Parts: sequence; structure tokens; C-alpha cells
Amino acid sequence: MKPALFSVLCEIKEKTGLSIRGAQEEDPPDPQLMRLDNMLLAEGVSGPEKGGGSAAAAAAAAASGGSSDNSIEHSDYRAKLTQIRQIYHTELEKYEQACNEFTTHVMNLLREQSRTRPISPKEIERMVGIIHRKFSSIQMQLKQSTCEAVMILRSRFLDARRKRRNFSKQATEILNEYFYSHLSNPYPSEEAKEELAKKCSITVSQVSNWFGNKRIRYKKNIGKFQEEANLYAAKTAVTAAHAVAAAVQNNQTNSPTTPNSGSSGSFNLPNSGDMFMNMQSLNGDSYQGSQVGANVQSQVDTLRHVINQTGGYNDGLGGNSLYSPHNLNANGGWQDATTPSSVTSPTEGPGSVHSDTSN
DNA sequence: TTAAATGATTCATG
DNA sequence: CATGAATCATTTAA
Repeated sequence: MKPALFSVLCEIKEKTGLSIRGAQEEDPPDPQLMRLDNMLLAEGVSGPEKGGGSAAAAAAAAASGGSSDNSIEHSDYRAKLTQIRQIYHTELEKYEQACNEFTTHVMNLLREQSRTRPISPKEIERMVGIIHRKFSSIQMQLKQSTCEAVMILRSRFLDARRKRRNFSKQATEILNEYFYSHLSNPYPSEEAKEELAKKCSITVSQVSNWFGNKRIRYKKNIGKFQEEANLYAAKTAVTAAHAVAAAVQNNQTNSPTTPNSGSSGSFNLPNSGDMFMNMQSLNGDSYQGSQVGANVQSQVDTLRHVINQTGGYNDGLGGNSLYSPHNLNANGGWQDATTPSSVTSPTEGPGSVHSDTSN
């Protein structure tokens, strides 16, 4: 009975054999899977142990837009990444093990059955192939979710926008001081940036960012910055006035000088008249000592600024734009401040002018 | 909780 | 490559 059944089964198998062979297509390298693999490899999740991971992370950080010299968050990021990697590897191993176990189990089963029905090695191979495909699809899901996790991690840690901190009050003070005292050409040189960065304990890139933002935002709505401009211009003007006065050896500068702590809004320049005259003489070239040559221009800027500001300061700034920022043409854009346009007299016209109060 | 301020990024440009 | 413009995401002020 048994041999008869066996032979019948053999016959059936002969007939179906072809169709089985036909259905034996080489599974094509799934592009989706390859993409995931590549990505995991690139992120250092599926690569070799440590080295690849940090290198890839560094490369990713560099690629995602420079200036990531933050080391604290970076190590944090790396820690999370290794955590992901561990989970990924343990899961992967688990699946692999399960796959192997299942495969051997099935093979044992088939071997056992081969005593009662005909089973070719080809068939066993095919069975194994099916099992592997099933498990690899599970692996793909694992890879996919891992990729998602990595992406989230990256956007969380490598995108600095998410962990923005405001600069210290002092830092913005320094930056603003520079900005408003170089308002005619607020483009700090590389050295100046470094200096500012050092003073503010921020990076050069941050200084560049700050100036980029400041320029664009200042230009966009000058009215909004008038008060600030006055404040800082006045602040630096006080020091500038002293500096210029010292340079010109104008003897009568012995004011108590509250440095720059308060000095809000109302700027009572000690003797603005004299100061202004000094400026005129400076600009008029009647002064030849010029030890201060390089700095003078910026101070001139500052002073002219504050003077201009004073001109239209105390009528409501609702309409604003009553002060045309020198060197800032109508269309906007500072356009290299080549010609400082000689110190024009400070628009004496409407209302009170340059900081008198005391007379 | 919403609006404004602010630092950073992205993208186009010259 | 530095800058301007637009935009994002967060912090701070209202």
C-alpha cells in the first residue's frame, strides 16, 4: 500500500514540478530595502561597531549645515544613536536566530516527511527561500522603523533650531554696540567677528548669523529699531566722544561719566557742541595728529548717527522713517560705504535739536 | 495661550 | 563663499 501511494505522489509531483520551477524567480534586490540598508549604513547604525558610527554622524553633521562645534549635544546624540543601534542589532539577531530555528525545524519536518512522500532537495531549498523571504520582510520593517527613529533623532538633535538659546544680555549688548556704531557698514571683518565672538563667548558663525539677522531685520523695519539705535548710538557716542576728545587733546573732558550702565534714551552729551565741532574739524581734515585714524570713521558714524537721531527724535515715531539711515538707500542695501557723505549739519530744522536740556 | 522676539537653517544670487 | 531673503522652531513677553 505504502509503495503504491508513494509512486502516485511521485507522478503528481512530476506534473507540478515544472510549474514550481517556473515560479522560482530570483527575487530581485528590492530597491526599498537597499535604500534602507544604505541609509542605516550611512547613519552608522548597521555598520561596524564604533568607528563608523561616529564618523558617519560627524559627516552627517557637517553636511547638514556647518558650524556644529557643539560637543555636548553631539555626544548626547551619539549616545542615543548607539542606543538605537543596540536595539537594532539585538532585534536583528533575534530575528536571525528565530529564522534559523524555524528553518531547521521545517527541514527536520520535511526530512521526516520525505520518508512517506517524495521531496526533492530543490523543494527544500525553495521552502528555505520562502522562509528567508518572510523573515527578511520582517527585517525590513525593523529597518524601516529604525530609520524613522534615526531621522527623528537627527531632527531632534542636529537641528540647532530646536535647542535655541538666547544670547546673554551682555553678548547682545556688545553686538548691538558694534552694529550701531558701524551702522554705515555693518559688515564686520573676519577678525572683527572673531573678536566679537570672543567677547560674547559665542562662535564666529553665531556672530555672522546675528549680523545677518540684524541687518535684514533692521532694514526691514527701521522704525522699530529707532529706540534701540538711539540707545546704543548714544551709549557708544559717549565713549566715542571721550575718545575723540582725548585724541584731539581737548582738555575739558573731565565729566564724571557714568560709563554705560544706565544712559537710557535721553542722552545728555556733556558738551555736544564742542563734540560736534571736533567732528567737523576732524572731517574737515584740519586735524593731522590722527593717531586714531582708523577708528575715527566709525566714531564719526556714531556721532553723526546720534546727531541725526536727535534731530527728529522727540516727535512721535508713529510715522517713523523720519530719519533716513545714512548710507542706506531707498531700496535698501548698505552698498559699500565708500563716501561717508561729509558730516552734514544735523538737520537743525524741526523742534529741539541735539541734546541740549541744560544749556 | 497668543504674539513678538530671536537664533538658526535653507535656498537663491552674484 | 558671503550675503539677503524667507522660513523654522524656540524662547520670552503680553
